[in-house]
Amino acid sequence: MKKIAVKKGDILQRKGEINSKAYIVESGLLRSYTIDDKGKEHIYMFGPENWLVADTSEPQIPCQLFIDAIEDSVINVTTKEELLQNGPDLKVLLRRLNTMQNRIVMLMSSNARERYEHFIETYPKIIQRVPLKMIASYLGITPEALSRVRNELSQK
Amino acid sequence: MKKIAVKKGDILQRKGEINSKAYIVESGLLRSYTIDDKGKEHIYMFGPENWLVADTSEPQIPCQLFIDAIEDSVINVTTKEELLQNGPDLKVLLRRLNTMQNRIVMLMSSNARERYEHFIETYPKIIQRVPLKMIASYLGITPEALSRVRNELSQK
DNA sequence: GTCATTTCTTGATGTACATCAAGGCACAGG
DNA sequence: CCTGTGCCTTGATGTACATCAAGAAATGAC
Repeated sequence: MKKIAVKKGDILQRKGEINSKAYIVESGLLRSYTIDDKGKEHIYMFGPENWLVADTSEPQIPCQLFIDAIEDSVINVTTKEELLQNGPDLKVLLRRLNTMQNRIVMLMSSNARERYEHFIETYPKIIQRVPLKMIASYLGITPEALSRVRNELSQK
Repeated sequence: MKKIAVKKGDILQRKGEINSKAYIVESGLLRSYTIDDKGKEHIYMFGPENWLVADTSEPQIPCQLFIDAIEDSVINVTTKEELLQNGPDLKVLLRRLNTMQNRIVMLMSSNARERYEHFIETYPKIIQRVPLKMIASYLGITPEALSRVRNELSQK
């Protein structure tokens, strides 16, 4: 487990690489995302302070996510194997699973406005720190759609 | 951990209940799902043989998912606490996380046809056992849309 | 401070999928 | 055997959001 400093924009992991690294954010902000066949970026997760960021693919499989830094960050780099051996934090794992469950339910049942409202309730800190187009990407909508949603909400 | 038999249609858990049960399917088929404010059902997960089915909310929080039986089933009922104490199967947990990751990426980047194609590749067994409208619900589309997708695919 | 780049917004148009409605099938129960 | 109920399909119409395009505003580089 070694500590590194990265600059905004630095890429830690690329989709398709065989890479069993896991990143624990000490300060700054990471993001993980895919790029689909049409070249569109989809943010899977933001990783602020204390967050664990990693692709959950099996270690020997090409990973599906890019990981990069949205802010200058200090990160502890470890491996999935190491995490597992040292008895992973079950609470963290379960909370993660629950976050994913909520996200899936939301993607299936909510429209753009509802997703955005849920996001600002759940991650009020994040929204200050990232460009809106990344929020849009996380929500699964376009920046234009997000802009119109925010417009509509500020009217009332 | 006790073993019970349930009939097709039996409801094991309702959204909003405080319930820390977890269900390990011995035979048959369960499903977990939500019903949104507009009354629409969204299937979160199918639970065939050997699957672990549970809401991942904290035990003391009202759960978000309904769980019921799609087929007559035999199920081992335990609790989340018990699962955690007995050292949960990490591989299973990680695989679960990976499944969720894939699902989220898919919901964000794929259209109806792509989702369906991915589903039949990934769960060829399930598709034989459940009505198409449940597949549609799992994919996040309407039965009508699924019907048209299948139509289109069978043309070629 | 100036220029270039990125981000955000607004409008016009397009489209994938939802919704609504109705008919045909299958099959489960009496 | 008949009948109801649930499932699947097909067509017509509606709509939320995407896409495309352009300009304004903010941010960063030198």
